[in-house]
Amino acid sequence: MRNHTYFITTPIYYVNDLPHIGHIFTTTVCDTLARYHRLLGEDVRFLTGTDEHGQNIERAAKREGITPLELADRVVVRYRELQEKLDFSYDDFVRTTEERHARGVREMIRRLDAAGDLYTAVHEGWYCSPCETFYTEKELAGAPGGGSGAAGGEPSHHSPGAPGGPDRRCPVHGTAVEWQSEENVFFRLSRYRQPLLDWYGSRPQPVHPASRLNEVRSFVAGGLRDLSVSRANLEWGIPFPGRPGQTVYVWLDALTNYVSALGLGSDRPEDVDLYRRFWAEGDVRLHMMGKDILRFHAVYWPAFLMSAKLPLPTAVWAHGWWQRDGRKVSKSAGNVVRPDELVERFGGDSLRYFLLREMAFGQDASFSDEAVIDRHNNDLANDLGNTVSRVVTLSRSAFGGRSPYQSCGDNPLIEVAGRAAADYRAAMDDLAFQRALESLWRLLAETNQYLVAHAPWKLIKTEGPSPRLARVLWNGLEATRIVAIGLLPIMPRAAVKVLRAIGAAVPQRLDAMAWGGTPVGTELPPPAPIFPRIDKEAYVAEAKLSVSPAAAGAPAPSTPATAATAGVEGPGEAGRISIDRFKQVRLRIGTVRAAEPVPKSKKLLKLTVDLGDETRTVVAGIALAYRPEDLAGKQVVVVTNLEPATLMGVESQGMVLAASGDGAPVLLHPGAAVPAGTEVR
RNA sequence: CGCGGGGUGGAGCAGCCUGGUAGCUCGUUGGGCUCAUAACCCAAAGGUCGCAGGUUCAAAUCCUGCCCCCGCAACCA
Repeated sequence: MRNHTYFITTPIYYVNDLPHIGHIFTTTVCDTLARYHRLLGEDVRFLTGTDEHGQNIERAAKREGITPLELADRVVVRYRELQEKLDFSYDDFVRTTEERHARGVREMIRRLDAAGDLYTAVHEGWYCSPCETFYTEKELAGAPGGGSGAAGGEPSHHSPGAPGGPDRRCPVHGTAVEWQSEENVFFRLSRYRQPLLDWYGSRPQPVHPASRLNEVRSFVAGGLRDLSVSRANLEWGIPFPGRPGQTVYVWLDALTNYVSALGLGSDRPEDVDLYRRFWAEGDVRLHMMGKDILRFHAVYWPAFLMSAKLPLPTAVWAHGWWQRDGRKVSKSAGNVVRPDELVERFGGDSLRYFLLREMAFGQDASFSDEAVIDRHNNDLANDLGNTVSRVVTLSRSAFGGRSPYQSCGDNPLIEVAGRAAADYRAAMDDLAFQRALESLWRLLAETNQYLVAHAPWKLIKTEGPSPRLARVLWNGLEATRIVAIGLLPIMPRAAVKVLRAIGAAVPQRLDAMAWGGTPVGTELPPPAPIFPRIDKEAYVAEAKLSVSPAAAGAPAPSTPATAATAGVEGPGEAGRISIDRFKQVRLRIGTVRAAEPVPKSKKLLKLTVDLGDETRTVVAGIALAYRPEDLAGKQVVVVTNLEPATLMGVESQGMVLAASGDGAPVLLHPGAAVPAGTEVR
């Protein structure tokens, strides 16, 4: 009889981005589940990896003068480091640049093709060369002239041709876009509308949490457009089999990792077995991800699998994001974020605990170093660490450095512990980590109450190492042992330390949570603090001195959606420019005649500036720092020979100068009133 | 009509799907204990569950409308 199998994956992370709190969170969740299911005796396989293809990588590598693979190698090292720092226990790490992955992708494509779901068509759309991206009418709608074109969503062969009308401009660059067409391979996603809807309605529910299921369902119900799965102008990727000149485009490439890493398309017996065990005949196939990429996992991926006639995942889980309070920034002590620093100083266990304890799984939550430290001090140092410390110290002093010589099978803690263990398991099975930890902590609290009620420190004095004292202390040790076992999936390192401290074995199975496992009469090492308290004030004060930039961010995008930081043409030697070059910039003093917010924008103000001989409309990103009514009549410095650009639909014919560091921008004004139009030199 | 999350005692949150004494952590106040990592235990104060309607014997929970906050996306030319 074979074991129940459990296959769990993180998304593959895009190597355009260094690991941050979002990646750490997703992986921590998966790691905890993997460890938990191993403790249940299941046959677990935990997969993570990196997505390394695409133009962004190609370009970023070029900028740094290295090959794309070298760039990827560099970032992969950073992900690999986390394995050690946070005790990630994945069984496999797949990279899309590996041959085994390309082989899986080719097999996938062969299957899609065999199903008749691939066809070649002309992919048309508005193309921005700097972006190397196609835009739809809808996306260009904000720009002047952007209007009511026919196309929307995925640019496609359905479009009749270049719509007429005025110039369209790129929403990113503000430059004119060109109507271009390119031949691409398309996947007949539209065919799978009904099968997908049927799947969403199946039991057990495949998409979690339920609120997300509804979201996905309505997206699909609204109709699906065929999906472009190749690019002609993409070099860094997997060549599309049978379609010379085409390269496999992102999602078909990336999503396939879940099966390519299991050996899809390979003949080697061990690969065949692996694939069969965990996918073809697997019991659980669970994809974990941030809610930003749910659509790809709950729509495209199952559609690909249906077409390929392969089994679908049994569950797709989208978790929430870690937010930061945007207003307080590093000024107030409120939100210094340095998870790497925390891990460095206090170990990965505290962070793992925090991530799972603080977030109601599925919802968003907010992250700050201070919150982590509070959890560490209150929950880990005070409740857990201190309880271990007090029972161990009492035992040692009462029984000559050993655990009590007698166990106890009849006391009120047994029922409490039994309930805690049951609640814990129910919560873990629901992926409700917060509740699981709460139930363990309830047991801890009851243990402390029990100790106070029986005051073993008094018994030591009044009756010495009596049987009663032995039972009381043994109960304290036993309760902490049960808590520690529950913590094995969450804080693997600390849980083992606790078990060692109380002289208990590290179990292989969760069944060990049953009452009665603490050995009697074993030697207990002198207790050392497992979680030393952190001086929060000192930490925060120090953190303010050295705020590391970009230490943590918001969600964990694992898609190439966001472009790499744009490379700027480097200036000459040592960053200097000639006076002639500087003189090319024409600066003049202008008087603000009128100012108004740009509709729908957050940061932009539209200024009407009088330059003496002419009046210009200038858009400035200062709305967060200045009120329109305060600007009228003010004199500002304007760059007058800048190329016009369109921002949020308003054409800006220049730029006002402002000092802008990390904080709010500060406008530059002449020291005394001068005629409008005066040159600045 | 861009996408999404949220408004519950001072702070941060759970509960809402599957209506029925409003719960947790921190903080505050008072007391206890002294084994333990200035820890632990007990008690108290503190809530119109954003607003207004509706359904119901009963609404934080279901329905409708409204107000406010936040995140993402698009913009700091």
